[in-house]
Amino acid sequence: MRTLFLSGKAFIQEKYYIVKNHQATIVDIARTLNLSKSTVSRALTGHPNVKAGTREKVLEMAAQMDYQRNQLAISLLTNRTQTVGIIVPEFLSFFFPKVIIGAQNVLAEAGYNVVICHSNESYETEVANTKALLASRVDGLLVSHTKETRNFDHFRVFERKGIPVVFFNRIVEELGGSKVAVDDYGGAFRAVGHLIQTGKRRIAHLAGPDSIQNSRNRLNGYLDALRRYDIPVDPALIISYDLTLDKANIYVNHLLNLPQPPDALFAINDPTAIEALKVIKSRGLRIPQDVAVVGFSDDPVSALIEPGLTTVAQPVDEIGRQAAALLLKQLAADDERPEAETVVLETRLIVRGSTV
Amino acid sequence: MRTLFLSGKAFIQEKYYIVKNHQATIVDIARTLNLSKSTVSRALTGHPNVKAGTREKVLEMAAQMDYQRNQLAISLLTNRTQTVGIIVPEFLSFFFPKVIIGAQNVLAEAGYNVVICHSNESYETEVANTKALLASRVDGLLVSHTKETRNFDHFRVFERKGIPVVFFNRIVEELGGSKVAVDDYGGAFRAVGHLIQTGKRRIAHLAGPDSIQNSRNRLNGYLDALRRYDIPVDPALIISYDLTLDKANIYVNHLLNLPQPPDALFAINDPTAIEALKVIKSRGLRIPQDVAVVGFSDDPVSALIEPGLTTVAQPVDEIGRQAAALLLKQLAADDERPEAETVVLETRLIVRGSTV
DNA sequence: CTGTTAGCGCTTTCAC
DNA sequence: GTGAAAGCGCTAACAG
Repeated sequence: MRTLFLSGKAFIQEKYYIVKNHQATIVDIARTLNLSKSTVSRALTGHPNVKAGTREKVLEMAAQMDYQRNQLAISLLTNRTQTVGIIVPEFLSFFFPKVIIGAQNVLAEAGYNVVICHSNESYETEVANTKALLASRVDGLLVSHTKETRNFDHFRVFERKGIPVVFFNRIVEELGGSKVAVDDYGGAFRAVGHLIQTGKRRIAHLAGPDSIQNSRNRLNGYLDALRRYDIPVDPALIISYDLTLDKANIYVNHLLNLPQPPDALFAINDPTAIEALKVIKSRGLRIPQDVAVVGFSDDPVSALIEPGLTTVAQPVDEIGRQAAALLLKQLAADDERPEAETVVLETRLIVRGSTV
Repeated sequence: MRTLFLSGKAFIQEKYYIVKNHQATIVDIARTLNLSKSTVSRALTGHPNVKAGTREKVLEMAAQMDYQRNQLAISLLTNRTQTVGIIVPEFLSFFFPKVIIGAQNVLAEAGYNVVICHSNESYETEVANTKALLASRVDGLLVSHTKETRNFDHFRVFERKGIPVVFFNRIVEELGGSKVAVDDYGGAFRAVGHLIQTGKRRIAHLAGPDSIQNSRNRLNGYLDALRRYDIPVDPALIISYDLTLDKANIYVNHLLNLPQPPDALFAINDPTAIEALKVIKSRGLRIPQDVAVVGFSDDPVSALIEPGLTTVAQPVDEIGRQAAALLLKQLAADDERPEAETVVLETRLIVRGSTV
């Protein structure tokens, strides 16, 4: 039987640990076969200048030794990790997982791995995430920032280092980099228009935090729809909140307790709208006769509950695919980065029992 | 103004790319400050043997240069990446994201990064995932295998290389490595017992694929509950399926079309049960009078729909935390790996309108 | 307290 | 067709 040689460190460790904790390297293969590591490397990477017989022997020995190339060493050498980072603020609702899957499909096809980071809506965590991704030398970044993020310097670092960043869903206008958004303004405008057309006049808006650009756009869509139909804007009916559902519960109750309560509610997203439905039902009010409700995103749950939730659908996995595609475009350019692009995807109103 | 030196490659690249695409290294800092890279390294890592003034200068220059340590180089040197891989078969339902969050919290506290891989219920993808994680030299692995996986050799490689693997949710009994499961058998037994106690006698079971260990355990719990109450087992009422919801729809309809249709259904998981509720309602049958339904996992949606879904709750993020803790235990041991452990967590029946 | 040296695993010239 | 040598960025002996 042929002896299996092991590279440097392992020889020493062998005394204590046996072979178990050593990962085979090209040097191990080279020594066992009496070749140089250059030849082994060539055989493994499919370089043409290797004799067919040699290549076979190398491949066979590699399999026998469970050889697995060390991506760390290659990345260190080539200065490219073939890895893309994705930072999302949460992933318990369907939205971000679906975006991630869309992005991953496109990136995997192009040979990129994906590292997913969960900032948990915390600015601190988000900054830590960017540091970790920088340290692990990702080639690019996809990001949807937290609701707390108001300072974007941690993303500017990527820009300075020439690492492309693509913002999606929660985008940052003042930063360079490509962006993928949906037509939040138009979606909100149509949603509120729909409520008005069904006869509603006191339409409340449970808005998202001002720090998130799509919250602002949806608010503007709401405001312009009211103006379009000459309905006075009542500031008491507009509440901006931090997206934690127990707060939504409090605010919906507050709105319903007003001397002149709303006859409809446009919520920043579906979880908020669903929470509102619960509150409204628990108070014995009829939906949509007493209070109609519209959400945003078309969460799968919206079709399951009763009444079904009218909502503004967004092409969720398309957001991920587009973001990935824009990043790949940046990554493809060897020298000069191509100009950043912004993609805005369409939204679509889905009418269900909560409004008609 | 002081000149900022740049290490080797950058000098050449500078002609073409300017400085933009160069990431500062300790050599850059060392040259700029007229120090050796060892001293810079020591200052940066907080080694005691550095003059306070020197440390300050280094830290300041590092910040000025946007220095970010290269984790690749460190990992190559230390043979540890401080990174743990997690492979999950899907993450559109709440379950796996929540497990991941639980695991991530524990691992982050111990200084580990997490790379999440999505096998998409595909054996091929899962094997590719393990290869990628091996190549990127993760220190450990958390995994819940796909429904297609029947050959586990790709996990045995980790074992051979001394990289600890912890299985959760879908565990593999014949493999070494720690495991985290819930009491699927007991949960199923109690769920079916509950149905029997509410007067049901023809209880169908929409089971998961035989390849998944918890499907088998839940099936056994179902069978033993029937036996315990001397209710004959009718094979026509047991259907094992592949967890794609459109199939669930077909099978539920099939069951309801039987000459002697079931008066209750125990579903392998909540999405299946919710699909069943839809079918049953659409056929004008009353829930639970005509057909009662029980699910498994307590998906948040189960509390939102009408009627609410009776279900077997599992401590989802605890599964993640426990899996991470078991992995850390393996990782902590420098030389000999401690013996693998198996943790079984309790389940709890949550009774809602779909059964009473 | 600081510098010198070696080497982690790999690819890539440059020789032969 | 193959080998020798250099070097990616960093840490850790070993010297002073």
